[in-house]
Amino acid sequence: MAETQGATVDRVRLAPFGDALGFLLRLAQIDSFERFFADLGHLDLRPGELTVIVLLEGNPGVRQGVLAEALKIKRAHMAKMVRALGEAGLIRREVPEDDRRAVELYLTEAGATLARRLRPAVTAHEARTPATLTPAETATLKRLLRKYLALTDPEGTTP
Amino acid sequence: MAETQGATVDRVRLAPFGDALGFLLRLAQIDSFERFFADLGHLDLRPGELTVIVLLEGNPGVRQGVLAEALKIKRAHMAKMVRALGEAGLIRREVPEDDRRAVELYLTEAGATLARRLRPAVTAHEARTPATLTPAETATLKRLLRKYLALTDPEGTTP
DNA sequence: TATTGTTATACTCTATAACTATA
DNA sequence: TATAGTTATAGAGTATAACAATA
Repeated sequence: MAETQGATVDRVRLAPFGDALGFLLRLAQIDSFERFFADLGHLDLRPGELTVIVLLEGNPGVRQGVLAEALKIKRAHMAKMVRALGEAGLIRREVPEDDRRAVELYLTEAGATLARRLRPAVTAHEARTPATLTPAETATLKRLLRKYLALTDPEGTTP
Repeated sequence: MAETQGATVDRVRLAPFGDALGFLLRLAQIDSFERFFADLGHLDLRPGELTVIVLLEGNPGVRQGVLAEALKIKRAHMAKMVRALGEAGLIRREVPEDDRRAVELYLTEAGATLARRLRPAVTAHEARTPATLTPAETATLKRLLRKYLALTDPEGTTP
């Protein structure tokens, strides 16, 4: 009864996962996700939808398959998301003349308005350094993650 | 038709997500996950189950709630997983004398055999440095992730 | 034949709340 | 009252395959 939580015998030996990169990445991603939605959860958008809306602002007319590839989500999933966003009146889908299989995505007026509302919140969130890291350490962490991903371009363009 | 894949106009401007820690962590985790199951996917265990089996080898008798907390998974999810593992004959559940609400987990013979088979594959996978990073960079990346998580102990024990 | 997107299905993990039995 | 675990339900994300239209 001395212990108020997590109590009992514990301390779990996490070996051989305690120092595994994949495990650390998973915990870090959970934490980062929680931080993200602590900041932005009040807008009732799902994570994927928020990402698509904000990215469409900088990529008008992008093909949904291309966007899916950049975000590492499956085309089937993107199709569902795009339909939902279309039904919500946030995006518009256009079939280009030169390839009538494809679909190009654009924000509607409502979507653009939402994107403008979202962007500052997203930017503010990202400017914040995690409490446990110095700004220099955060920069190093990001640089190493980009190198790990072979994503050398810090400008935000996929190769 | 010059482009064989990902083709078309593309290059997606990922701003303002391209340099976001959460976004980089997500991509890194997907990549790490793919690498993990490229190595270990032939054993038909689900990710969570594999983790529990291997950890139980080093934590006999751990309470399932404690394990759930350490792995950042919900107790409800752990309950389902534990039931499935029990039905598969891999783990044994014991109610301790001193607190009859609790459940302590142990590997059965079959579970221990499986764990012994899993462990070398897990260890080998983790010893491998990602191709794009030097060993020193990998060490730095892990150190920064641990610091980000306020997980200062490299030995693999949760605080 | 290959590609773009769609639909359908199923599975993994997550989130929540209501429930039991114990404490 | 609070805690450990269970059950049920819903939802998000993912994986897969079959399909239509187009290239």
